[in-house]
Amino acid sequence: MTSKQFTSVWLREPRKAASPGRSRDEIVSATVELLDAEGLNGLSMRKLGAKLSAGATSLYWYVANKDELLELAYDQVWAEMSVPDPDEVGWRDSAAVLAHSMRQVMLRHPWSADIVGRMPALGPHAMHVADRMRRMFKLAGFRGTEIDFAGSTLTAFVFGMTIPEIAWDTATSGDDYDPEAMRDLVRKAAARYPEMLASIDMDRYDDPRVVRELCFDFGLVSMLDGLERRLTTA
Amino acid sequence: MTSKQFTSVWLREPRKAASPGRSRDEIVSATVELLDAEGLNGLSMRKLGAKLSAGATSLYWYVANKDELLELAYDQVWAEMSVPDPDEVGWRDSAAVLAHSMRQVMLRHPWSADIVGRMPALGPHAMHVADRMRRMFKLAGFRGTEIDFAGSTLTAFVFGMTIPEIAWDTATSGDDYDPEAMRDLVRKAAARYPEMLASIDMDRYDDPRVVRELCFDFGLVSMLDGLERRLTTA
DNA sequence: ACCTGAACACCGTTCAAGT
DNA sequence: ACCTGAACACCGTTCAAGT
Repeated sequence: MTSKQFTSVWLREPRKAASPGRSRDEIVSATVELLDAEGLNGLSMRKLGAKLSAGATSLYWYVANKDELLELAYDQVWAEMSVPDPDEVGWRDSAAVLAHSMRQVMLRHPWSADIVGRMPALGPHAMHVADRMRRMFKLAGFRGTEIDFAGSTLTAFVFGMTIPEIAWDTATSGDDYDPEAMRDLVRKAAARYPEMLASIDMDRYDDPRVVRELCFDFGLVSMLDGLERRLTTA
Repeated sequence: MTSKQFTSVWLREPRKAASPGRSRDEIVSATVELLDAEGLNGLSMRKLGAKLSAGATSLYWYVANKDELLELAYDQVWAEMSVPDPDEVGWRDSAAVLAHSMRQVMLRHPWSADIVGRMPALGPHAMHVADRMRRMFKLAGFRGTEIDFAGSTLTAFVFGMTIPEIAWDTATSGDDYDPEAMRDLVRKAAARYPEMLASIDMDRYDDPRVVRELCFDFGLVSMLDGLERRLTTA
């Protein structure tokens, strides 16, 4: 009764790509542009309609609802990720490049952080990345379900590092970043934990981006080492 | 001009906890209940007001806006996480227990997956977990910024594993889960990658929860091994 | 000190109607 | 086949007004 069937754009046949009218591609790239410019809350059917100089409700001809629009936009994000062929550069380099690429792409499309928790990535571009990742870990020497587990571990790490990073960026939204205000904030939040407070490196707030980069690399190396360990222990 | 100052509930003094009127605690637990029952989109000021048998706009006396409400609710999630004292059980066990606890708590409050990417965790309960985590990795032998890096790596792994898991759960929203329909979906999505398709373990869709558990454990062990490796290499 | 209702500027989606 | 506008049932937030 209260339960809804699972639905997804990828389960429906799209409208015939007829000559007149707008194309789905047009709509999707306008959606991505709007999301990049105004964020997830900035996207509304009315605004998107206006951007395409059409009525808001015209969009419902191409798409069942707003969620489908987001699914389509989300897959565009996956399209931007680059995975070098593992057969050419080896699994570990291939994994490292993918990880950095995923992070950069998400930082360019901060709204994607809100989508990862809302809908599974089932689009063709996500599938392409998944396929490459499988080959990557197969080449590494994993077998059976562990191939998937290794892939999940890699994407988990990247998502988990990048999503909170985006939370910080959008909260401090950009251009008027004030390191001293940030230090005050942290001092206030951690006031009851003097030990923690004493050991926080306050310089990191001068330019948080460089520390984050170091942190990401530290975690990535750890994770890859950990995966490699699985191979020798088997 | 377009830039907003960073704001947070944790930067303001709360209203005096006077005797009459609703207390902030009351409001926060009603918020969490509503979020658990109806999800992030199900929470509206009007519904929350009604639940407290008050006008929707009364809430603005206690809270500046809806985001502050979410910050308060989010910290309640951190309150439910359990971290054994690392001095008693050792850093590795302490980390593993925290990781499992974080995951379970998030699965109980699926709306938290949407918040991780939207606002930093600065509440007192989040700080308590952060403090314990610092001590955990200090005990392990990390020094300086690496203490923080190790902590970030741990939480990144848990968030990154759990957030997409929640996306799946909410997309297939519960009670009418049909394994066969799921297999069809996956077959359709992966149709263009026969190699991938051939090696996907279709049994996993009978009860996805057990596979996820295995996957989480696999990743967790890898990650902890990887961190341990950092210690011996230094 | 606390709460209210009216009002404003928005939403997503449905649907009958137009071409 | 494609697009429209009106309409419905919602939103978050402000603000003057009440007690």
